[in-house]
Amino acid sequence: MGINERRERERKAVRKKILEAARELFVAEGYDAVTMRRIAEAIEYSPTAIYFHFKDKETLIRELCKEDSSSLAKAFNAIAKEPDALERLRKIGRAYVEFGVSHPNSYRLMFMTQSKIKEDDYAEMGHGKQEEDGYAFLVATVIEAIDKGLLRKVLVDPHLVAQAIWSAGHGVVALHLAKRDDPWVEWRSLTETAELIMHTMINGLKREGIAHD
Amino acid sequence: MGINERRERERKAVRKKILEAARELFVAEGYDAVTMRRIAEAIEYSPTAIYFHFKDKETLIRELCKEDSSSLAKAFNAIAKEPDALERLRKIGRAYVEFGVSHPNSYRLMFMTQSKIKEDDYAEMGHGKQEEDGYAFLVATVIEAIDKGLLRKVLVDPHLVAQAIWSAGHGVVALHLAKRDDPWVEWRSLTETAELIMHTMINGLKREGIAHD
DNA sequence: ATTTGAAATTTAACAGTGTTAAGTTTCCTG
DNA sequence: CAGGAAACTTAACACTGTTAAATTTCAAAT
Repeated sequence: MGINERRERERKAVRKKILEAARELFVAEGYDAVTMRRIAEAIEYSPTAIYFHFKDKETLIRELCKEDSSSLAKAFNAIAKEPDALERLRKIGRAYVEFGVSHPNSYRLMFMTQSKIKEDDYAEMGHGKQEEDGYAFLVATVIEAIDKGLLRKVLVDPHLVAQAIWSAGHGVVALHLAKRDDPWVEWRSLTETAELIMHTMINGLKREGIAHD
Repeated sequence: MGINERRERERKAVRKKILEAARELFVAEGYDAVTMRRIAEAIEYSPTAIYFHFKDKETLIRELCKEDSSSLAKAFNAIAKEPDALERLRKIGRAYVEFGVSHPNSYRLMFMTQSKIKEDDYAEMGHGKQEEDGYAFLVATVIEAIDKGLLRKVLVDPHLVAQAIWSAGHGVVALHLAKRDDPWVEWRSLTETAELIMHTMINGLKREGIAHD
């Protein structure tokens, strides 16, 4: 009985249409501009039909971000071939910043907004797997740097170091996304600031005597 | 005719009551939880009365943040007595992080949320004055560090350096405020991460040969 | 062929939001 | 006592996300 399969196929098709319509609005205009009624109009369904496919608005839009999250992890893994762990950390920073500028609205929701949702299917989302989990990839790189004696001797906690590096990258991006239009500050370009902060961080983390790039 | 003065006094009294009621809600529950109707109820006025005193909700709540902004600048100026410019930078970082944790909702609005308002009375807000403008204080400290030859020779742009330092501090705080409850990551404590990132940054910025603290 | 019944969707409605326009009170001035 | 600005209230608008109930759709079972 391939009939249930067809039903599920149709169900998924509608689900996909919702996600696509939502994505278009979300990318172009941000979270608040996405409304159930606008999505519904775009896909020619009634607004409440969406609730059959998604629990609520936040769950729906966070699903879009999950897709982007994968694309970030993918970008990280393209760096895996770089042999030098320290240089890899710099490149991770660069990729992270690029992600932020090219997916501003996703970035805002993923990293600048507290989630009301409690996730449970972590295992299914590739949590901890370097290929799907950007943070795991970063931690693994830090571990390699520690193991190869590239970092200062006091730096023994990979998570702490990883979170400091992440914070540095996040700081530049987040400040840019939130305050770039604020003329209170004479802003320098994002890439310039990002290069400085990443190099400074790696430079400050690396053990003395290690060749400088 | 002191009658106009009395009127203005009353006017300011109502204005203040609005701000106080709004602050209580804002501090305890954040931006979205502050509604015109809840403020109105608290001060026993009709909701629309608020519009006589404030253009709109965002303007009202951003005025609260301006007050906090002053208190941040004040905290910075308490550091001015520290003679060593590099140590002063570390202390600025510490004070900034402390501000973030003790004023989370203000911090979110001030530094993590794009403003729809275009300010104009910058001059009146002490823009550029170290005593009232935290960023100006930071830039001034960086300038001193550069002038005293404490920073690497390539670092000649005070704004760039200041923004990198700010980004570092902001990164830790912002990530904490947005994602501390996300169990995806094994979070290290805010202060631990903040100490590491600030020391690493200063360490990476300072000219070789300068004493390490 | 017709009932059954679950799945998918729509209609109607609720409770809330910020905000504007119009009407009303208050109270000093001429 | 009339005029009029200032301060405020009432009523309403145009939205929002979301729930409950009614309806359609359509394959399976009688």
